[in-house]
Amino acid sequence: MKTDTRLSDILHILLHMAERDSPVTSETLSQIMRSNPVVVRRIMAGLRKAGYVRSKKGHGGGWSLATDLAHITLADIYIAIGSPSLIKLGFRNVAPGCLVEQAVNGALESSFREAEALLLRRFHEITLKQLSEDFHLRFEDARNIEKA
Amino acid sequence: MKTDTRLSDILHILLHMAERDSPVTSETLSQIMRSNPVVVRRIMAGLRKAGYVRSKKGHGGGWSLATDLAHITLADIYIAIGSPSLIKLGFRNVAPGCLVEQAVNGALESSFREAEALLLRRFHEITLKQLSEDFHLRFEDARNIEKA
DNA sequence: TTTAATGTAATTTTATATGTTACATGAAAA
DNA sequence: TTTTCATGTAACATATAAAATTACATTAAA
Repeated sequence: MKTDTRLSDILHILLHMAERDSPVTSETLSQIMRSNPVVVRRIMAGLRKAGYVRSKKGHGGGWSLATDLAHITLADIYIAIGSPSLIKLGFRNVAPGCLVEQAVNGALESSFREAEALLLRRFHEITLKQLSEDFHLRFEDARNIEKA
Repeated sequence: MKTDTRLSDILHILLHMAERDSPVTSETLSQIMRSNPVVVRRIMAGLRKAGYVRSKKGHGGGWSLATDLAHITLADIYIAIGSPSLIKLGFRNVAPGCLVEQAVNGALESSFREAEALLLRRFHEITLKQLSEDFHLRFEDARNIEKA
């Protein structure tokens, strides 16, 4: 089963947007993403609904940030994309009356919940500002290595 | 994205097998699983390799447990099925040279690892014996309710 | 020697995510 | 005001991976 890179994709887009001061088109973002403008619009539509980005139609239009990155956490974005289950493993739900199934699911459920809660706590602790600063550090490092 | 119910499925099969004292055919297991005998054989092949079950061909053949359930943990089974990633979310890996991608992945990676480690610790704590006992408790409860 | 089981490769089907097309809408520029 | 460039979105197509099925070899008991 493939992993879902949507959260990672969105963070990628937002951090790239933070480096520009004029609206960025879906076309440009799709090139950065190596994806498709319509796919980008679909992703961004959710973020717009949550108030993190704005879109502008027509000439000179495109997408821009609507919120200071310091005030957006990974948890915010996670919630904006619909809080998808974080755990890849799931429960059989073939015969809910089956007592074996109930026993197995009961044991797995509490472990899954704990792990999800931990992950969400970490997500609440990380702002997009931090990620952006991390990027800038890497950028400077790369420049210094180039010079040397 | 769908969740992977393989671990749950296998636990289900093993617990059902524990209730029988003669070999169970793939056909029977596939009915319990609402799946297919060949799929069952594929799943069981991994468990046999790990030494948890035995198979017998021909008349009266089928699958049986090779190890005391008290000595098998959820972690053992998880490892036997190839230690698949436990976290549904993944990293973009479109442009590994991209510093934005690196910054994002770095932040996600440590959180994912923490959550995976927690889940695995829980898996080590739970034996199939415990699950089986839980099932028998539920079974007795159901009988008592029926009588009353 | 027939029947019943597993073992496994090859193929088909299905589900889902992703990508694409088409066209409506809106806004700026010519 | 008309053209161009952008988003918005529904409908459709494609790609990919998981699951199921088919086919047939192997093995063992009746």
